[in-house]
Amino acid sequence: MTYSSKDRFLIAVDCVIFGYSEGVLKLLLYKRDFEPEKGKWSLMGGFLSKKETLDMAAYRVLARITGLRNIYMEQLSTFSEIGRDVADRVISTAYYSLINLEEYDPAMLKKHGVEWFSIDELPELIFDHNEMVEKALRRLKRKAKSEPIGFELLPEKFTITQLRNLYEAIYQCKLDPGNFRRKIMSMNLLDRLPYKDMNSSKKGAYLYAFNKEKYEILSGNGFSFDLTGI
Amino acid sequence: MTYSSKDRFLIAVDCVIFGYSEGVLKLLLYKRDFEPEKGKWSLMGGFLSKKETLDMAAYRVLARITGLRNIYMEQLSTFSEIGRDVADRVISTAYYSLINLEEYDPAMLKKHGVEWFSIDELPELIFDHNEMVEKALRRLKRKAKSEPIGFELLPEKFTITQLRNLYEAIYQCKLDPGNFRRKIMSMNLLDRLPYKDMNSSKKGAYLYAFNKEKYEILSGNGFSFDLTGI
DNA sequence: CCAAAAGTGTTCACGCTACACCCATGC
DNA sequence: GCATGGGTGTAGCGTGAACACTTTTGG
Repeated sequence: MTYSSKDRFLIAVDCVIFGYSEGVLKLLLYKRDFEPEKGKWSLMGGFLSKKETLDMAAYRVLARITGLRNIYMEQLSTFSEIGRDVADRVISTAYYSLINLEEYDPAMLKKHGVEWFSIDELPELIFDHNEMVEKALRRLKRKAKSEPIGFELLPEKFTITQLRNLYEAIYQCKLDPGNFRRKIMSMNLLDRLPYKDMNSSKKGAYLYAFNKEKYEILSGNGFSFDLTGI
Repeated sequence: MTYSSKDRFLIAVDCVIFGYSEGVLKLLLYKRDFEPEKGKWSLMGGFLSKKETLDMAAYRVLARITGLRNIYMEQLSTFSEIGRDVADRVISTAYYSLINLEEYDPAMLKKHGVEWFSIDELPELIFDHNEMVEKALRRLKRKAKSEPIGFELLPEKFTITQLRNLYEAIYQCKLDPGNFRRKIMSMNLLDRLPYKDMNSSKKGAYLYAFNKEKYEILSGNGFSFDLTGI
């Protein structure tokens, strides 16, 4: 123990979990079932344990509450204000993740006391969790323009209109259907599947799938995903 | 102590300190004078103490080594790999900061065993510090296009050519002098001063100063600093 | 036939690029 | 006068924005 004279701290991870369905961007929140602040809404979190990295802890929390693995997740920022947790000094690293709601088992909701909230009807959260959410939203908005992370929120097969609706939900604005389609198609990242979705129109809309291999090859060649100016 | 059964950790901050002079982007590195890894180059860092936030700790480290306050600084990311510090389990939050080298007292160099290194001639650093530097560089490159942080690296008064040289050093490419000038001038963020710098040309080049008030007013009105496409 | 969403075409204006071209001055 | 960096002008091209238009099919 070389650094033995230094202070030691509790470290937590908190997860900002985004989902998307029916044209609405959502957040998974948790009704706290322990003190302090029992009964209030919060992000899902947990404490870091000695044998884990922060990423591992965040995945553990996420897997516990969603049952899912292989989820898009990224570290956001670390929060360390002295009074942020009322019970003890806790340093918390916030993560955000993107979930495909089709794969999410609704039975998990009751089991863990969690609920999906529309992003523009969020309740007040404990501690500095609202700040974490705002930061996550800003990050999502920025990243979704420069990397193809939006697809993480959609089912594997989707129509161009669904993809556009997702971006409309993220950026809270209408996008021109024709221009959006052209822009996304010009990147050559989507494979058109031999099926049509007949739910949304009489004509039917082709389903597409994001081709990650193509993206990685193109990325290596200097291409960058770019939806600035949508 | 509500969370008493949880593990506690040492927390450090490490500072990636950028400077700029004579057309070269530089990093301030420190020759470690204590074990472990004594004698190797590293980022400047320190441990978080109970009465501090991470930001405070980072400013403390920065002030100690530069004697400067009011420096641009931003949290980068938190590193938590289990073996990252060979002596003990340490979670480290990296910060990066931008320094105006004209204000930096060269006497500090010997006093603290630190040295400026050109960004493209960095030595090997201890632990995961090289990774921190890479991440900081990526962040700097991104941010310098969307926020006026480049000015933090220059003296208060500078010529447009100096500003362009700075961006050329950050992005490692040549920029068209005319186009760069027009682009930056069109934002109306610079005040032209009634002096000329006569060192670099016979004609002399006007000195300018970044007007932060203008920037903040414009920002509030939906304007955003944008040098994408330079 | 009509409504409604899918998908295509077309025009316009703006902004970046590239490069030519003056300006001022020390030598 | 000429070399040098400061600073301006401008033609051309590419792309986003706006919107008209065609396609398909269930009711």
